[in-house]
Amino acid sequence: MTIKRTSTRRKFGRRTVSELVVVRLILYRRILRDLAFSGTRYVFSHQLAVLADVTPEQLRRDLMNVRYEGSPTRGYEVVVLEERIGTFLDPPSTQSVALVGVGNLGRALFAYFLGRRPLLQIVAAFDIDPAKVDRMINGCPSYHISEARTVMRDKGINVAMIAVPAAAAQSVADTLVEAGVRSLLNFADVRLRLPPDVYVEHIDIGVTLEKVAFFARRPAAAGKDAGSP
Amino acid sequence: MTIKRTSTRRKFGRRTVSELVVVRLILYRRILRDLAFSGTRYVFSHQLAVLADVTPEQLRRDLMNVRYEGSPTRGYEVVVLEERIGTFLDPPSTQSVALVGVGNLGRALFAYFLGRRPLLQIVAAFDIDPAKVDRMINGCPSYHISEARTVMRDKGINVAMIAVPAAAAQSVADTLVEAGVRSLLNFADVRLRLPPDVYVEHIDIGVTLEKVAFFARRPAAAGKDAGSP
DNA sequence: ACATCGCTGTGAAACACATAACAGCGTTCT
DNA sequence: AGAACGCTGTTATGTGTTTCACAGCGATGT
Repeated sequence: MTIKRTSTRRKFGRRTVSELVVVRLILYRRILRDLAFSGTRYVFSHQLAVLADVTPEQLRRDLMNVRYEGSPTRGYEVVVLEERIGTFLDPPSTQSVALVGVGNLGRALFAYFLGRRPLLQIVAAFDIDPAKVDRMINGCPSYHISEARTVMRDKGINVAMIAVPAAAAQSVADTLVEAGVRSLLNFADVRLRLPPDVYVEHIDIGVTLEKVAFFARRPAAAGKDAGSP
Repeated sequence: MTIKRTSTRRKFGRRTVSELVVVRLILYRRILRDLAFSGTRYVFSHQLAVLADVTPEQLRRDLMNVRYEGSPTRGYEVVVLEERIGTFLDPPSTQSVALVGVGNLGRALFAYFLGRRPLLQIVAAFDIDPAKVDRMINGCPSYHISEARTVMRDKGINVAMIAVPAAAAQSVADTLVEAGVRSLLNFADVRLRLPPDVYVEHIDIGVTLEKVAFFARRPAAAGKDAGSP
């Protein structure tokens, strides 16, 4: 979630890029897709910046990491920029994802994936509930968690989402790491302890909601504080 | 989500505290609750730091914002520290929350809230689907979104969660702002444009998952890069 | 009783990130 | 044609946050 500031970086060419930049690039690309879909051909940094809720300077700075130069008069060509960001972000081929925990949240995630993100696909689901395993869920087979190791090796999965109760999360994570996972998205309200070469991202709904509630109580709009002065 | 770095701050006593600190304090408190529940009476900064996945220095620095000093020999008294953080974070009374969108994700959020968080309660749900409104969902009444203004005023709600499709999110947000909401938690994959005195937090599952997938492909654990060198 | 130990709180330094400022250039207008 | 404009890419500057380093102190052991 929002705890760590940088830590993980990745090289591209000669440069090294922070997590924050990666996140924003992903966001820009999604916006560019929408723009392309709606028929827009060119876009200026200040327009894109509004849509992404960042400053134009930051946007341009982020784009320095992608090798594409816009025209001072037309701006950026939407489809070209989108494709260039893709070159930077995308895997060589489709990436397979596992989902652990087929409860309410797990099903919401399945629903979420329907149709979109051709490059990321949920190819296996795991659970401990006998009623939920050895079935097909949204066209995806479900297994007992004890089969994780075999299944993940066979299918070449190295990304997993954890959507199980907090009490089970650490043990599930350990199993997944043992099965060779490289990177995790954890929805359970626990901070996972893992080897340093496994990347973890926490989506901690409880903490986030408390944060939002906290800032709802901030000194009423005397001098607005969000954004710059 | 993880885009903005600071922006919103809040005073306590004379100091001003960043979002990052608030998030960590919320996290520390949750951990302290668990520790108290499991019978632990005292805890040192380095122990708590491990559980929260931060450095001990940072933890101590964060705690400077709360007015409580630990003992060099015993550490921090768990229940006292928890309560002190609460004094800093908590509202004077229970805070009411609205949920917009009773789809898969919305129901997952309901399930999530069952039992926990006595200080935050979902007291109203909204949707546009006639089949979903004017019912009780987990003991909470649901209304058509057009009633938002009236209901939110009557119930004194100033925090809302948005769990609707991306295409509907901006319009829902506008309605909520018009109804007097102070702060929003948005699960839809769009950046909302809102007046600067409304606080917004984005939980952007699509972006986050792409991020996780991206870092799964980083240079294999040559020299571990998480944490410091 | 005195020295030792380990942890806390905090000033100072290091760092990462965002913001501001500016040089370059294609287009448009006079 | 020449000047002016507006946007881009990039270098500098500033700000906020984390890390380092150390003084202070209660308890413990000899």
